[in-house]
Amino acid sequence: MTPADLQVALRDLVASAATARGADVSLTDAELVLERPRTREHGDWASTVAMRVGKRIGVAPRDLAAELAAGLQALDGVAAVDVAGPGFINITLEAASAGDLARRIVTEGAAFGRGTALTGLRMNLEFVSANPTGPVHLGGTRWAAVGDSLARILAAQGAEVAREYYFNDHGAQIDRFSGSLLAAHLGEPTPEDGYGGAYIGEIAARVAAAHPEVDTLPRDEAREVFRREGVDLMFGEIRASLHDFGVDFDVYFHENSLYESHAVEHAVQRLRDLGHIYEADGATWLRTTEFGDDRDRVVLKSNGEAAYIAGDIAYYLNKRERGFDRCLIMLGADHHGYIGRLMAVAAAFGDTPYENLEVLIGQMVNLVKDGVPMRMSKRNGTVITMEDLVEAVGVDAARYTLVRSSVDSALDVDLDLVAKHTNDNPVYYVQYAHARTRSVDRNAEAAGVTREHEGADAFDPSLLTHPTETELLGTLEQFPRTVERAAELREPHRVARYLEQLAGDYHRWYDSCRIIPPAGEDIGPVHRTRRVVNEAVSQVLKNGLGLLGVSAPERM
RNA sequence: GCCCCGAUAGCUCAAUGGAUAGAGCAACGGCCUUCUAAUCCGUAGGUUGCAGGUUCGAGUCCUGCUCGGGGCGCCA
Repeated sequence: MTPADLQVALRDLVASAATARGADVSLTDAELVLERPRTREHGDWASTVAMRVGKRIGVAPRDLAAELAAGLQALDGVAAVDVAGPGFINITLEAASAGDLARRIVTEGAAFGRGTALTGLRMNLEFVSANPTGPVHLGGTRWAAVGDSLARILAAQGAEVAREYYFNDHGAQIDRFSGSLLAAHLGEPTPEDGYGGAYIGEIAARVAAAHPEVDTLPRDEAREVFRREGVDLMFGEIRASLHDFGVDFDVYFHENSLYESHAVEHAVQRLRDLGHIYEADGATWLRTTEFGDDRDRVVLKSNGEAAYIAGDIAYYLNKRERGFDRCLIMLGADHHGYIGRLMAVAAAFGDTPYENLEVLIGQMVNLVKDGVPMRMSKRNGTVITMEDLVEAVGVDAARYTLVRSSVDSALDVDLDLVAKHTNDNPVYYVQYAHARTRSVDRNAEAAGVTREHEGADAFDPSLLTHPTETELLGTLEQFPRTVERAAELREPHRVARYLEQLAGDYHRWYDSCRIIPPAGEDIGPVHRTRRVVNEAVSQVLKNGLGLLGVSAPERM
């Protein structure tokens, strides 16, 4: 008896209750969904369907609940059904029915928690996309952790996911970057609007060492060398940091390639053919207001150069031409004003905004020191990079910290606190639970607590009756739904919170239920059965941590 | 002026429109000759920013405020 079975039964019961009163009621899955009651006394599962549809049928919710409860009571595997409050139906399953899940999880292994909600979709997830003018800072690190995890979660729901990094190696900021490198090399002060971090000097020195001829070249040619080589070096460093962080992109897309391949012209021409382009004030405009934007946008500036959005237009079309049904872009809150025009671009191409194109906005990461927020600035050296964070707390703790809260909330990172109290990070709580399952499993094997006994499967779920056991099994059951929900809402933090819940349930179970009997006591069926539960927990913790890109250690 | 996000325990944050709003940290007090004490148990801590509305039921949805963060370029 699974929640899905109960749902089917409920649908039938509601239908016949309605028919008996001459009503015709069609129910959505959402209305029938079974909830996990917050309080244990309310049973294993609860339904609110009586309160939702009582009025439609013309019955008092509590009376309808009682009627449905009687029907559910008759089902195999259902131990008790109670009606509470205004019409809650609380269902308690027989232990064997609930416990069978453990064996299913062990059988399914890595597949447990995977789903098919997004099967057949080709999704492109663009994230980080930090400018090649400096190392990835704290904000970009958050997107790396969240984006990579989201990619794993979407893939677990059957989507074909490409991780993509858009590399802005075209335009004025690159000129400022190369100018800064040249200035650093010549010992000149950092130009106005230039970049002044220590890394600029290092990159400049590396370029100069590899290309000693820069000192003999005219200034603009030398600058060109610094531009080309400097961007390459920076790109290599960014890639390496991301790799060390456990994030590898399928595609590193260079903005410059859009210009070299004439993709920009191609895209603008397409829009022109569609009748959305016009000329005014010497510039070329896209009529985005026709698609909900609050003003039209310049695509080609009056000086003949392409505006920044021209690259994005071409890039979006390029993604669609590469066959991606869904283009997801993760951006910082400082770019939210960009959503309207991007959606208008999608619509101008004839696509459906918010479907073919989805923009996920994440709030900023603030650096806090001694409880006081600090502005991160490349100028005054208060930039915290991905490498700094990893050096301070390690990859697992860093990724977990960044992925466990909703991206809708601004995140305060207190480096001192994080560095000082690393053991306070909930990641260790979860990882420790996994290490514990492994340790228990090793010891159980050594002690002869095997899953086979006298040639037969020793698993007997009816023995799983301890309160911590039903709690634990209920939480295990929710893993697939949690992953599905995380994928649907694009919220990886739900998986992290789930794992903390599961780890807690496991620790409490471990504390009160022995898998290996104490010395002097015989190994019984209950121990063999619990070993399977232990394995199931191990598997789900491992699957969940895997979705977050965090390791599941064998020992701690 | 307009747009986006937030406001929940001392701190950092959770919470499908459900029942008595939960964790971790911090504070205090307990459990280790038994499978990992990075665990567990207990105590204390709340007018969910304010005011209305919707409904059987609102931290959650709607309206209006207050405060904080971010954004509204022929910059990228």
